[in-house]
Amino acid sequence: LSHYSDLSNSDRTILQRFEQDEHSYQAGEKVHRSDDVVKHLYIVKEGWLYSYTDLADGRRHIVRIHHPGDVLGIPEVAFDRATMSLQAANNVVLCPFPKAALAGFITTAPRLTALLFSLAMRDQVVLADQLRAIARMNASERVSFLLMDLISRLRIADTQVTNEFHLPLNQHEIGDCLGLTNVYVSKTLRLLEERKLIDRDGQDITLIDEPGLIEMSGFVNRYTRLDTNWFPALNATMAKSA
Amino acid sequence: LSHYSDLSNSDRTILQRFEQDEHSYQAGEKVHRSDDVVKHLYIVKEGWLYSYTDLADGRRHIVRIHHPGDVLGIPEVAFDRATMSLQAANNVVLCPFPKAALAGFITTAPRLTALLFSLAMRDQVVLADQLRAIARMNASERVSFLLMDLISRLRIADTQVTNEFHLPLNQHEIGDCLGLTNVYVSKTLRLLEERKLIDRDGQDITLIDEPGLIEMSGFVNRYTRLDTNWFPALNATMAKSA
DNA sequence: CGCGGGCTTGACTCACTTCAAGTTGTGTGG
DNA sequence: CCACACAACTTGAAGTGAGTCAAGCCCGCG
Repeated sequence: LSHYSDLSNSDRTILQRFEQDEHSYQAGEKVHRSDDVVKHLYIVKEGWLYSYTDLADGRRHIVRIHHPGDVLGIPEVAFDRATMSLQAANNVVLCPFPKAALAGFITTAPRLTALLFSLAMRDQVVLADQLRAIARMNASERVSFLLMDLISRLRIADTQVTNEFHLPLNQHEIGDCLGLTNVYVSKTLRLLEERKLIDRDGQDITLIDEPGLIEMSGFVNRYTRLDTNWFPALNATMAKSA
Repeated sequence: LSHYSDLSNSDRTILQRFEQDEHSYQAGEKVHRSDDVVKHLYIVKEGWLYSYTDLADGRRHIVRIHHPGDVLGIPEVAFDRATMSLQAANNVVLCPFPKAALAGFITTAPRLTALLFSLAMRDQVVLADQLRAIARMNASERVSFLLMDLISRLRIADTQVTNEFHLPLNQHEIGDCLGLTNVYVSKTLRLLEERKLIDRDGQDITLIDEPGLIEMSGFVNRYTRLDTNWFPALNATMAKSA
């Protein structure tokens, strides 16, 4: 699941061990809620999920959408209780592994630790990009941003992805990602369609004019390359591997 | 500078070594700009700074305000170039240390690694809180949120902090933190003052009604306690220490 | 004393919300 | 195969919170 860096063989076997366990969730099912005691991290094997927080007045904000290959719950390592609720967007398969295993990574698998660290930091940069988009951009720009982010992430795992993808979120959920109402999401998608930037067929989205979308939204693709130069050497605490 | 967890003595000496080097910056001076090649991390010794990104149309968003004790540039480890600009808010002293030193941490100081990881993850949760505030809250709620965040962070390093603090940011900069204009920041601060939630004297802010501010903003203090239970044992790769 | 940056205040505007009434599509039971 | 229910989406009209513009104020500083 990690096509980012050259890991040692032992690192790979560690990863594979965690993918043995599986658990399925129905579309709409909650994996956990805010303030639940969470003892596991998850790797997404299939399906989409999202992490969200509720506000006092009943509204909510979706902080992050999760795709296959993502590691869930890393931010929660700093706290003993979940800071966000986690819900399945469509049918989902997760591979859980105990939070305690992290300590094992740190002491025995330095490159894997560095990779996990880097991925978490990349997520933080992406979160900062989102913050900028939501704080300072109008509705069309925000929607463009979300669409570019989603397709860029799908392309990490599958380089075959063209300019079309299936978006298993309704307009209310999209609004919750972007700080908009479902009504205005509808109007904005229609506008982007009229301007020939995108095309829609049900939940299938086609990005007709990607350069246009990128220019509108100021999107920067953070998913293409990680800086792995500073990583500990492959042989640091390793025995095997060529 | 790190009063979070029981570190081993060797971890402490590692940290102290990095505080030897110092570099000063004037108020308003830029430490680095977006896309600069950055080879260092920094520990803040004195003063306030902020990280921001510019938009194409000249507006900007301040993503994070940094205080003494903060470690800067952690998110940049995933990339070879800076994703944000870093500017001094007032006069500042930083302790730089090379990005490459991180690899050393990972292989030799597991508890320090875990702590750094946890702090980074806490920042990510805080960023998510900010995202929710900016996406879904009105101006008064956002300003309340910022004030509560700032005073809570000052209290990490100095438990003596009462309900008053010095805010070395002008209203334009506050607006850039919250996705508001300087004009509306002015109106909102005045409103909070009229409602007896805060008091102002120049750049000095007094929080008169903290419970009220917390309720308005839905602020959750993420800075009180870290979950360090999962950390590697003190003796994992250590020799010394009791 | 005058200059300039930051703050305040008011009038006007506008992007997005709210409310409300359709429309479409789809699964379900008779 | 139709009727109905229901959720998602669309569309329009009216309301509003925050932006924009502009004028004036305060105050430290050269």
